[in-house]
Amino acid sequence: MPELPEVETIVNQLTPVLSGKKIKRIKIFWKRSIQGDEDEYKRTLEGQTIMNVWRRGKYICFLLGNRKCFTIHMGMSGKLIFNEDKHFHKHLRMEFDLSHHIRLDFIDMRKFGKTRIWKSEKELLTQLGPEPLDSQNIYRTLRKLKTRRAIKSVLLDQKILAGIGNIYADESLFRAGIHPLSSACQIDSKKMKRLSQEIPQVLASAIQNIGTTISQYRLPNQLLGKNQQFLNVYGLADKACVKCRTRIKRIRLNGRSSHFCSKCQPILE
DNA sequence: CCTTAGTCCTGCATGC
DNA sequence: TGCATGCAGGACTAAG
Repeated sequence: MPELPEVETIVNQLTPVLSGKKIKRIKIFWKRSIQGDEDEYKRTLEGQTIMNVWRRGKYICFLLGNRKCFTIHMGMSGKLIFNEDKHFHKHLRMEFDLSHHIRLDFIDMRKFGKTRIWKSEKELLTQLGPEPLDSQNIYRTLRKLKTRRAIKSVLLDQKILAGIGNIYADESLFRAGIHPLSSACQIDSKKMKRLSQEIPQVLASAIQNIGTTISQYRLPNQLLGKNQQFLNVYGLADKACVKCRTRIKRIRLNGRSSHFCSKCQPILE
């Protein structure tokens, strides 16, 4: 499930290859991977040069020569791979034929991934909260929250902070010693500051480890990330906590599983 | 305002 | 062996 570090890693691999290349032709194999109609996609994308590639939250963004923007959200199982041969992947949803004989395939087994065309860079992703890579920025955002919502639910809310998903929310809360059900407005400023420092550290080290590989996830060059070796709680229910050997718990929160150590992360309210 | 449930999806693990 | 069931969840929507 590509979250911020995985998307960052993907963009780092895409940028040097795609910058300045021209989109010669696109093919759409699964209609619901696109938002808008096929003709509009062809009109807007084909013949355009890729001027810039960057990440915003969990979105990959492309600026085109016509000043329009194109985004890809990987959903749960999205992958972008450079495909040199004629091999037709079973889960191929979209194909980009670029200049210099480069072909980029969007493969998405579970079909949760979505692409979209935006009129301009200005109106791109205005609903997203700030990037969670700077601790002071995060603290400014989190300290002013008046909500009683569970902190885990807040961290997953892309309108508050953009890019954190289930894995890194659980890992950040573990490192900050905060129970995922803790009410956001009940967390004292010291703990909140700690959380604000842990989030960018968790994300930055995941980026350094070229992302977390859970089952299907692959980088554009087909390699695997290695951050999964460094997880403390995510996916480790019933295993011993690395700090205190207490059994890691798993609960359901907002329809998602949350993993935590009840001793290291005591409940606050 | 906030939570819950439903929707979209496929592959894999489990159980009988 | 094979079939049914449940689980994984990002983002969105509707209902309570």
